Amino acid sequence: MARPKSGDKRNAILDAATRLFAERGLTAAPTSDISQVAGVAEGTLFTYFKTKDDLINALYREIKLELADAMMSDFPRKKNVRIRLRHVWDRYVNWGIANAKQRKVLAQLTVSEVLTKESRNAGSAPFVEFQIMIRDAIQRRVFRSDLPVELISKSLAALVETTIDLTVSNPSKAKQYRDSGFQMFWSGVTK
Amino acid sequence: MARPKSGDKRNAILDAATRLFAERGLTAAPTSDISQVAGVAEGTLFTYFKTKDDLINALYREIKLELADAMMSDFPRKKNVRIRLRHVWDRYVNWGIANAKQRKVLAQLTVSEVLTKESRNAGSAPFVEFQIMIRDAIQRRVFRSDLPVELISKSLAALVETTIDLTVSNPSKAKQYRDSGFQMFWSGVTK
DNA sequence: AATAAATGAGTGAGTACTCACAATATATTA
DNA sequence: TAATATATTGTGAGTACTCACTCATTTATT
Repeated sequence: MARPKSGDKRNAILDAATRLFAERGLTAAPTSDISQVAGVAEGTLFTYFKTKDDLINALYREIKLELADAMMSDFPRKKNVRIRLRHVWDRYVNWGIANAKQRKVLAQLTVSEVLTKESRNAGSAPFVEFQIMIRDAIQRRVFRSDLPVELISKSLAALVETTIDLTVSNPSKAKQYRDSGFQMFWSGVTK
Repeated sequence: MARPKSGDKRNAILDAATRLFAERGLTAAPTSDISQVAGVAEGTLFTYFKTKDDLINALYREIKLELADAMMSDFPRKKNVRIRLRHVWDRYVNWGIANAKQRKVLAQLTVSEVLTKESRNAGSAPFVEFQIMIRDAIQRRVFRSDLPVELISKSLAALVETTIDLTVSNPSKAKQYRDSGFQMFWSGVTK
């Protein structure tokens, strides 16, 4: 390898894409603009990502990984289910508020037609520990026994997203939304 | 008016757009293909909708209206809150399962950058009666008093969507998802 | 010296929208 | 009622433009 690729350039491109996708949408953000914002030539973008679709798929995985990291760092494995769930809840909410652009892009990517099946799988891989926690909680009978696992984990995500949406559009009620949202989830899911 | 526009043609165009947007995404479905599928000339599309963005905005309103109609038809105004909420829940779930394409398009439209503020407002207008029901329920103290109105209505939508997603990907559990989902919502929201 | 990254003008495929002309539904007249 | 005028829709080839991607050349690293 005579001249190595630069991780910095790769990141700059992904950052620029995040910004422009969030501002204009996936298709209204041309590769020329992305590379310009990233401070590289347009051709360079294509040495780091074979196609624009590749870039999009890579960005999806990247953001999903960031989110999972944020949720699971300092995860209190020894504590009881409620505390662990609340940890995940708070981290997710914080991440969403602090990373509005990433979250917007993620919403667009999730419903887009360019994501490959592999990317979707890779995107959910970092959340296995979270899934395991849910299964564990069901076995320990802290959740109502008639609820399917998938419903619980997906509902948590849906309610967090709702909580973040409301917080973003009315930041002064941040604490109320966060607490009420979790309270609602918890009493919905436990006996 | 020497020659009237045809409601049929307009609908054919909206239907074709729904199909192609659902299959390929908003930008990957060219107006040439949409008009072809609709059985009209490309120029005709532009006499019914000034621009492609106009078409997209019109489609959004149309689908939102259909959903609201489905939810609120035969609404049991005299019955208690739980029954009314369950009515809305069931209708929404049914609509989502029976109108997969519309729902997919709606998901894309909701996060897209081409929707005008007016369209978003117009889109939520048909749901006022639902909002009123929620407010009413809070005043009658059937819901926990610490929950913000917006959180309740948005959470219902989020949980219905989750329920539909799961049902679509595992139809044999349809009844279980529907019941558990509502149960979860109801116990999350009441005291 | 050898190899690969970086550059950016150029290319070709595709697309939203136009426009001159044809078809047809309504209004007017005889 | 039939004939005619009028206005608007319907048509689709054409236009102007955008954009993802290429490639010959230059630059940097090993």
